[in-house]
Amino acid sequence: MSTEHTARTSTRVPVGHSASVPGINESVLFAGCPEVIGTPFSYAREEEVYGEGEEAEFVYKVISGAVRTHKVLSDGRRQITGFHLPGDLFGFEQGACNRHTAEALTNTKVLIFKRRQVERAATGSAEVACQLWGMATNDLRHAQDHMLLLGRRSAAERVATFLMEVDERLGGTGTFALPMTRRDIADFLGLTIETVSRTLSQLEEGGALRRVGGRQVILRRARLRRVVED
Amino acid sequence: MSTEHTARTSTRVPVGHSASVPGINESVLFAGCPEVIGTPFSYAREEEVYGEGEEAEFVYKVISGAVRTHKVLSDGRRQITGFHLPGDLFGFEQGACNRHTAEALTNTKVLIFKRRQVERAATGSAEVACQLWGMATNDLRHAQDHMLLLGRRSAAERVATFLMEVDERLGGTGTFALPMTRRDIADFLGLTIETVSRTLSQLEEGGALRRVGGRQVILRRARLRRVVED
DNA sequence: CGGGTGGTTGATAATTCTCAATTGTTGTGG
DNA sequence: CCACAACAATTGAGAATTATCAACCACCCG
Repeated sequence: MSTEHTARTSTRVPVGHSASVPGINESVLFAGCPEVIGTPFSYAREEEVYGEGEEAEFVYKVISGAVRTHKVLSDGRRQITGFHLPGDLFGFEQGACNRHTAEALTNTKVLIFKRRQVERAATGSAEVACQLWGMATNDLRHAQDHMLLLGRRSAAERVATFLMEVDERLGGTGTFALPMTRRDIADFLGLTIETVSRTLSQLEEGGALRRVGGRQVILRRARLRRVVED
Repeated sequence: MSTEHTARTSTRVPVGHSASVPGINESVLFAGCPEVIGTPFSYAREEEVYGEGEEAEFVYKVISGAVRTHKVLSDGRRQITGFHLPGDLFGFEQGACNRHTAEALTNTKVLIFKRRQVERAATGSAEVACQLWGMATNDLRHAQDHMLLLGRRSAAERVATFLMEVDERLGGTGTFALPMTRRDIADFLGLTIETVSRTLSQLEEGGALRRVGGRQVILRRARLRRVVED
């Protein structure tokens, strides 16, 4: 069961508005929508970006690092609903209130956009609104794929699927360092850390991957694919 | 494990366009968008509305009856991603291709809208696009709640949550007939039919509900809530 | 070096699944 | 209206998977 997540009481909140950074460093959220510009902001490892229940004031784009969003039950059981890597947007899911907590996995740089501004841009431009619709639809697709994984796949299938997905999002080289702990993986896959660990060991035994000290993995993708088999 | 769903090869598809039905029978999808009107259509119990992988040509609004959408693995394991009751829209989730199969639980009447038309309405009206965005966001919220259920809740919690949700969507009286089979419930909750059945028996023993012949249930909502406890 | 965190492994327990048998429900035709 | 078939739901016994509890190891960073 999930236990012992760092307790945090307050969310650090950006103030002021730095100038937009033109040129190669693109800080606009939508092409042709210069009024919605992002403010650079940083979070430290394990720092909370926003908390469940708080007013949803901002939306975010990851520049570097990684963020997780999760839900918790009152007894501490936790389900991570997504990992957000550079280029990803998050914080769009909610209405007036955040329905997740978001935390930085590592030191993370983001661009912050005011929700209000994004909404105003959407009501003013069908094109922007359609992009937002498309993004939500995309998130929905991921969520539904993940439902199938959580509801119907075995531990080995979950872990193998997860590794292939992370690989793809990190460049698809087959060699990478997992940016999250076993607890995060477990809480994403609906397993315990022990089961994740054991499953990784079994996959290694079966020649589907090699581990180098905890986080680093080298995937044998053809064999991993055979584990998932679909 | 999920097995033996009725195999269907072809999806029946509506042809032609009946006149819009004005008056109390509202067939427009969006207020102030008269060009997107729905065509009434019916599906028989267990009939396929659309299949995974097919081109996504229509979107649907349930008038009466009920529809389920699901995903399947090659070995037959199935995850139902949603039940759609009167008033609900479905078929919006996909891009060019359906990523689910949709089937009628019972004899079902729907309104069918051409995807193309809906998309055109969205690109032409920020208001429509925002409504679509909102609908997708809403679906996303449900999906994420369901992830928490599938990843972290016990069988008893899942079944109790499910019963309360169905009750609410069916009017909140606490007394209703489940519109779906145990298999459907199981495939929605990530359990087996036997576990669903046993869990219902335990809930009945514990006084959280009463069953009358298979489908009919009378909930003791306060006690059910105590099972979910959150 | 030492302490802390994160990760692995082992033994055992709990939950859920599987397989099998039985009962209940519904719809149909005689 | 009843008997029967077909399907749906329940229940039981035993197996499998995953969780829990506990010990241990490894690495990092001062």
